[in-house]
Amino acid sequence: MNIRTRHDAIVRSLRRSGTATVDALADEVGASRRTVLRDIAALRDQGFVIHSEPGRGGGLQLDPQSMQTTARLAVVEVFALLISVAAMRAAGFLPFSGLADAGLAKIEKTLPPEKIRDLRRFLDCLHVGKLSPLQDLSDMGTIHTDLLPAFETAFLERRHLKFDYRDAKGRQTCREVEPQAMLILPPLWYLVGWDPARVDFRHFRMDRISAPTVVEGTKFRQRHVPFEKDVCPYSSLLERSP
Amino acid sequence: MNIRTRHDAIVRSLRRSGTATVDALADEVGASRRTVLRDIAALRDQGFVIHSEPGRGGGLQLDPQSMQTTARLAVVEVFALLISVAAMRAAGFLPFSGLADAGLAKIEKTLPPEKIRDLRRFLDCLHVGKLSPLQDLSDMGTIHTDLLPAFETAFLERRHLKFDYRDAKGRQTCREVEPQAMLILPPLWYLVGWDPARVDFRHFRMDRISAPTVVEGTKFRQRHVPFEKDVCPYSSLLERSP
DNA sequence: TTTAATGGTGCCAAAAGTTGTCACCATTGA
DNA sequence: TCAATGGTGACAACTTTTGGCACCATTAAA
Repeated sequence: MNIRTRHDAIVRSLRRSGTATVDALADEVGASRRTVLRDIAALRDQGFVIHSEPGRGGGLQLDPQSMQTTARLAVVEVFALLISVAAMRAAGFLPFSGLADAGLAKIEKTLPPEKIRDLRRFLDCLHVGKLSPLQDLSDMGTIHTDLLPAFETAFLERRHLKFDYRDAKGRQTCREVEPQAMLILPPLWYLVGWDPARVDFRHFRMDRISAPTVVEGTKFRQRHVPFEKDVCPYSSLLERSP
Repeated sequence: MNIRTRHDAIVRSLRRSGTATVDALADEVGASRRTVLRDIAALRDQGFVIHSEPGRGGGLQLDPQSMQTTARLAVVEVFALLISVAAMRAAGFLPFSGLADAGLAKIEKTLPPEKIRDLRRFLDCLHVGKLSPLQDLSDMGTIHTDLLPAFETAFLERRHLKFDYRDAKGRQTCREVEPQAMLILPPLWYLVGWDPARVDFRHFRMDRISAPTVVEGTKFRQRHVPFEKDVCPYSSLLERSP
């Protein structure tokens, strides 16, 4: 087990069980007593507040208020920026406005690098169209749980995805594409794919897709999708956002 | 330089420069060619889409659409849930509805644990009131950058915070509180603090606070803020959300 | 008071992971 | 053809992580 994974396992275990002894934790994560003690020290170093009491009946306890103290201010800041950037993107579709970037750079100095990385990932993979009031976001579109397993595999393993598609006129066709992106234009979800037969990008409304299957034996390379300023393979889609 | 740090540096560099050769990267991050190639492989393994072309004029290029493949599906899911949960909280102020919790638990299996940890942190420290349409969120409230350093210290070190406060009627008073939470009710930010003099929680509009200082020598324990169902020290504030 | 359970520290050798060097291959454009 | 580029495998040097041990301090129960 990785050191990082183990740290997470320890935190999870403490969160779950409330109180645990070092030996119990060591047993649970499959490491030695000494290692767990070192992990605890490292976690404390990272800002986790872990109470400990020696003696019979003692043990370790994760302060339920932990988390908050370390990250609180920084995170609300970042969250505001996160949303701002998403909104800016939605408005003008600039991957990064200079402003947001500067803000993030400033914050970058106060946050641990992993957090920044995760936040940037968030920003990088979020494509949001014009949004209705936030209250409606709980209906950000049906999450098409039945379709997702096949999609996940196709995305992860870069395999062709084959599915039945019913177009706007109700015609049923069978399509096979290289999945390139997911796009949310609430309340609709789209799959953006490269259609090798038509040698072009195509977008598909998720709710019109059925029976997706991963095509075995295929393996594609990610297409180079130029993403500068307004050049975007689905810009047309964005303009007539519902 | 740490392996993790180096990975981040490489991604940043690629993001910035657009195209770079392995040797240039190696030079930049101060590692050998082989190591950078190993890093590239690791990053690809993590889901980054990095185009590469051998030969003269070739090089590495980070797909701006990267992140999509690995994290995309999961992250948009999570993001939707994140907002949903925040909205639910804002509406009924349930820290977790059973639904959202179940959704997160499901997703927990597909995401790397660090990401989950960060998301839970997000949720733990996010208090959002009723929100105007997302377009307006870029004006989610002024981020009171001048106040933040003192706040950060007070929160982190659990010290009393002393400041001048101008109340709704324009009266100027000097207050000293134990900072407990930040609250965003766009476009206003509030500090929720425990006022030892008045033995009660008090909330303060950030834009009415001036000259905050950390009181040396003080050290308080986090108050137990009952956060079950409707019991919340600032529920009154939420009801008359602007 | 004694005892067993608990957290905590320092030290060191073994184990595991990371890195650099080198040789070599494939592709590309000049 | 040639030089620039990405890519792979092997191996030794180096660095980090881990486990084991001895030992200390504290605590509650016997």
